[in-house]
Amino acid sequence: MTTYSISELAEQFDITPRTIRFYEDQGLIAPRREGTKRIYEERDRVRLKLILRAKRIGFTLSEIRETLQLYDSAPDGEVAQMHYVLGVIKQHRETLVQQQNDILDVLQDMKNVEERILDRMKSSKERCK
Amino acid sequence: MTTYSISELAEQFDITPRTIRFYEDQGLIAPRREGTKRIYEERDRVRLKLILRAKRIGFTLSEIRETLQLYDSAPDGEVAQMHYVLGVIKQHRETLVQQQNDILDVLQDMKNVEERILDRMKSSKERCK
DNA sequence: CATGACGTTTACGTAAACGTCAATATCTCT
DNA sequence: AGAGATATTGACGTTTACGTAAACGTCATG
Repeated sequence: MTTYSISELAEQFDITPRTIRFYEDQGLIAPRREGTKRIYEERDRVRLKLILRAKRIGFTLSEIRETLQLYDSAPDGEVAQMHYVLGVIKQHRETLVQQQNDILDVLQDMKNVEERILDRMKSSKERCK
Repeated sequence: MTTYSISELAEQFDITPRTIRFYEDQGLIAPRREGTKRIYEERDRVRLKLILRAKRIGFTLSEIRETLQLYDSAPDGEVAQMHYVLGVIKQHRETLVQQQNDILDVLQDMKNVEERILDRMKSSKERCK
């Protein structure tokens, strides 16, 4: 049963302790305390990983908080609540699919620029023969 | 040869004129002027589309500006410059691929939550028979 | 000609996501 | 016990991406 200090965890994910404390302030993560010090367990590590992943794809911290709360409360909600959660998930999925398409478009743009550059470099080589 | 006013363009992309002017301030786009008024042509529209696409996948405005400058200067640069551009493109591609993976992971997480919810709803139905 | 509708610039305001101290506590090693 | 490393909270600073308001120009329309 491994645990981590705040700076260990920070180093693992290449962020600062300040950032982790800030996430706690925002209600994203709630580590155990030993006296005044924060002790992080494996599930906290997983949670932080989720947070950072969501951040990388552009979720705001409050969106992340809401999502985590949804996921946390999912198994014990009422039926109406479950329907709501399913709706939110569907929304999220749509924006993610949109992002995937955006990424594909940008990748294609980059490919085109690359080709133009490679062509130019080739013709520049020709001239130097 | 169609042109657009700033508010037409804004409406098309569901943003405010203020946003477009701000992008101009930041050197992302430079429409023609007719007197004091901004006139946008098709290529400006395409450029704005690129900008918004990049924004959706989390690029900052200054990153977008630099990228656009790279792409603009690509065809007429020197060989060393072209190599540099290729390097930057490669970097960008890596982060995009990373984002794609993040998205896939999140989609998988959502799928799991969904399944758990659906199971719960089914068993809740059973009990009501 | 005045009254909107639309455009302009300038300037200040703001929310989000931390960075950067400062002051204080705790542990640990010698 | 003193020094150093690491922890804490609290307060203020900073950057990004616009929003918002003021003060003004321009053009068509009743």
